[in-house]
Amino acid sequence: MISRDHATLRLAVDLAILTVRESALQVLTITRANDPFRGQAALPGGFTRTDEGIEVAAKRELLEETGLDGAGMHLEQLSVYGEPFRDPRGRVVSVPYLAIMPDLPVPTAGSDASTAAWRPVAEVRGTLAFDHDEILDEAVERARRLLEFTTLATAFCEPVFTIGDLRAVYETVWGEPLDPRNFSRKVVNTEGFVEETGEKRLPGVGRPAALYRPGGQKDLNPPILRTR
Amino acid sequence: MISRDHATLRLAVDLAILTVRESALQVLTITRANDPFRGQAALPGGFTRTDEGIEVAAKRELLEETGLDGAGMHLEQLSVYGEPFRDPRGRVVSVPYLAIMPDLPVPTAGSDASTAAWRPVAEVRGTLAFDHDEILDEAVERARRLLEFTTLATAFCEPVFTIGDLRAVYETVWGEPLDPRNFSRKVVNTEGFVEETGEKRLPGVGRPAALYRPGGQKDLNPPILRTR
DNA sequence: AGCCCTTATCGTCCAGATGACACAAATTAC
DNA sequence: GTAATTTGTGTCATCTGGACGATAAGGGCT
Repeated sequence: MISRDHATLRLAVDLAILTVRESALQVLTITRANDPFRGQAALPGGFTRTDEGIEVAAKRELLEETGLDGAGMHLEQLSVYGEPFRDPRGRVVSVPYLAIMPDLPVPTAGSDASTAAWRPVAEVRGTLAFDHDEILDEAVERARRLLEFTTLATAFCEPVFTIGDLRAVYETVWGEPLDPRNFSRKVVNTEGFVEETGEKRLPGVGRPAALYRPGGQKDLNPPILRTR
Repeated sequence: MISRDHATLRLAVDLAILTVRESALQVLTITRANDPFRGQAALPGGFTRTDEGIEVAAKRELLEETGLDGAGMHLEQLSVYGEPFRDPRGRVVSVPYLAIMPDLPVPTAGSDASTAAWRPVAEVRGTLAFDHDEILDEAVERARRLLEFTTLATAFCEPVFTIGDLRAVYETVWGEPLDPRNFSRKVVNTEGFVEETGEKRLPGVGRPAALYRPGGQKDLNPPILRTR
């Protein structure tokens, strides 16, 4: 007994690419060139192709939209959005991914990327096409949790960074100030979070800070919990 | 410039329904009646229908396979499985859900459910059709994490339960023994985890235990972390 | 009844983690 | 030189969680 009422549909991947930039949590948005929602901001994304895996499609879109090779990059899958009428063109199910990257120059490469721009999350919230506002909210919430339980904060930083840089990431993403001294102690004492390079950076002002690179550990144990 | 190479595909929902039964973590499996993988064990599931949301489809399948109304039940979406050739019949992308329920009688209602049976996870691991082994592994891992950070352990229990019942859930899912005294202290002192009923249960042996029902809180703060 | 066995529950102790914060160190701005 | 700024070390009180002793409350047994 096989019901033939099987929905056939297209699968989209959408990207919530976050960075910390100018002391704010920012997201990469594009301006839609076509209907529906022409002219409105949206998350970059596109359809999966025949015989293409989903994460492969996400990395391809990432490359097309930002010119960046996501080969080594951490892509975190968010929950699927599949409301029947979420896309006026027909049944489209979206698999959104969260990507995290350092503050790189505004992307320019790729045909679709001409309208791509970093914009503060606080500013775009509530203005995106489709159900991308929900996706963005989920991405931000996921990022906050990832900072608690993984070392992924280093993905927001350049390959080499100071503890102060790392703290700025936490403070910006969480939206709350942290004690520099306790934070430093915590990070340095956590095995595998960061690794000393021996170098120091001269900031504009203040004492030079030791430079670190990401340690080998992915999970953070014990976690760095927010006080709620 | 629109590429027309858009994969059209069918969307399946699969259910990893877990329970604690006979001191073991068990999963509801069906025996496939049709090719491919005819006669082999698999997770219950089916295709989404036209104009049907994904979670709605999951709850419908749950009802069809187990005869249980998943209306109030917590369904946790796992990560999407979309390898191009994961299903020999064509492009099928699966959205798996984790469901948790108390030890109910073996389900019998529903046409597809005639072959449904609880089986220990340890026993079925590695024997499932499609990529359902991977899905099951992810479901178990997710369940373990949920016990750490949410009050979802109560979903494994009857509507009214003892702290000992709850501890048995943790011990079975985590696969490690816990100190009854510390566990009790932790649970009772955590605001909103459990709520006293005032009743007691007379077990076959030992001192009567106070009965509780689930508290209002969903998140567990602070979490109950496994010692790793 | 009296004893033992079992499970539940309370209390104590201590090690380790965390928050608050004083203070020293190393640089730039003036 | 002095002030300002940021980094980093140290201290201390508090809280949490693990280990575990002791007591409570039932049933089964003799």
